Amino acid sequence: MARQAKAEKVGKTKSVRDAEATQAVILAAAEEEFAQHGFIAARTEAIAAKTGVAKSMIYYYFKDKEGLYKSVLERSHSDLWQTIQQLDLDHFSPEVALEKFLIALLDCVSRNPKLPTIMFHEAVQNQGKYYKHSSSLSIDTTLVKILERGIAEGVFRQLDPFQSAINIMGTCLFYFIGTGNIQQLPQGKRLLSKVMLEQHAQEAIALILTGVRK
Amino acid sequence: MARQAKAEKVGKTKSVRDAEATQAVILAAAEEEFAQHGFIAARTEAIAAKTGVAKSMIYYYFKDKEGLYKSVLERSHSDLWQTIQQLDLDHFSPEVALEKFLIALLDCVSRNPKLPTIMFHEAVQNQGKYYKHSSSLSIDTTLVKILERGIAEGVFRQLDPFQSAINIMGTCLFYFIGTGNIQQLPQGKRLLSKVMLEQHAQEAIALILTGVRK
DNA sequence: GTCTATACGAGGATAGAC
DNA sequence: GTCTATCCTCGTATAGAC
Repeated sequence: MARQAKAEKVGKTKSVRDAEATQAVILAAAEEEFAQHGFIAARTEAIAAKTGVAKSMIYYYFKDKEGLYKSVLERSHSDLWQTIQQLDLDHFSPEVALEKFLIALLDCVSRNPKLPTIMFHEAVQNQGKYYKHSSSLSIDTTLVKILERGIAEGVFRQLDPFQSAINIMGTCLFYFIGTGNIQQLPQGKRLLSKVMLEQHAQEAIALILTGVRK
Repeated sequence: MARQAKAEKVGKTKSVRDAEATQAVILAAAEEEFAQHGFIAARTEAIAAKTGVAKSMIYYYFKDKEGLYKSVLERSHSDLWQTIQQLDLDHFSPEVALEKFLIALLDCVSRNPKLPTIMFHEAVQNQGKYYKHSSSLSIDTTLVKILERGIAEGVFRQLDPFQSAINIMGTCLFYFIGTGNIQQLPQGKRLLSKVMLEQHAQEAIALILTGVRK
């Protein structure tokens, strides 16, 4: 099944041997597994089972479990990281910069809801040893600067920039962590459906912007 | 070392055999291990090593790894759960109720900073299968009711109670998750030191109360 | 590049002495 | 109640055929 999709995606109907496609399939499955279980508790067997390819392919392409994990971390973070950098937030007023930052952050994690739990596991289990770039920290710094400017200019309350940066991140990201536990709401709404994700973004932004203003 | 402390705590200097003390020591060590690694990735050997007692004691008192895990979940949640229930929040105005709720929540998790990560591992890894009471869900319900009252009475904004309840929890709890990754701030401040915890509580409460008000 | 079969080590759990 | 020694399953990783 996965093999079929793999071949079709690249326009090949005959040859099942396709290095790039196989790697992509493994990475996708690994992302899911690592997001739920973290590095140690993740099982390479489970990852292989999801892909449909043999377990040994993981070792062929990524050397070992750790290599695969690092690849997943790299790939997951790069999108968020680059997006935030490209925003050029210094050129906007603190209020606008904050809103732009939040929109970008929430858009990224809405497109890849696994990212927060991956970050979470890496932070708690491994204390960041596998991911030096430690994007959560760098991103936090970006946020701290925005808050500091806003306070200096008098548009934000007298809040602690460092503490508030963490709390703001929590407001945005916690939603995606609870997902596993709540999944089924009374009305059969899924927490990760498009409407709910958009609603979450709206609510989080409103809560934060209202919360920091004077 | 741990054995010494155990004996002294109960006032016995001779007999090292003390069922209650041994159980308590194991529970404490298990709480730490499960908080960092979750159920699957936690190692019983590591727990035993921290306590100083033999690994087989875990199985003697708690049957197996799962039994120990459930005991830890039970014990960790009960404090928070009971505290929230005792608040009798219906008797207060929405604003006061919300503040009381937040103070109690933040006090509980500040006293036991491991609780949030234990909850999150259980939610993400095991999707709540080991903890039916699912306190995070019940507590969320309490919060939803407060928000609904506040909106109806016109003291809170027109926010979505369900979404906002999750986001508010995130504002309070995310701090404790990042702990593992950040631990050392520039000035050598520890995230879990008393002053920092109090500051976090203040900042979180301020952000939320300001954020929900009209 | 991909598969099957297997070696090997780590960690959960038990037996039995004290 | 506590310890040491041991069993055995499970999961990582490799070997080798196709």
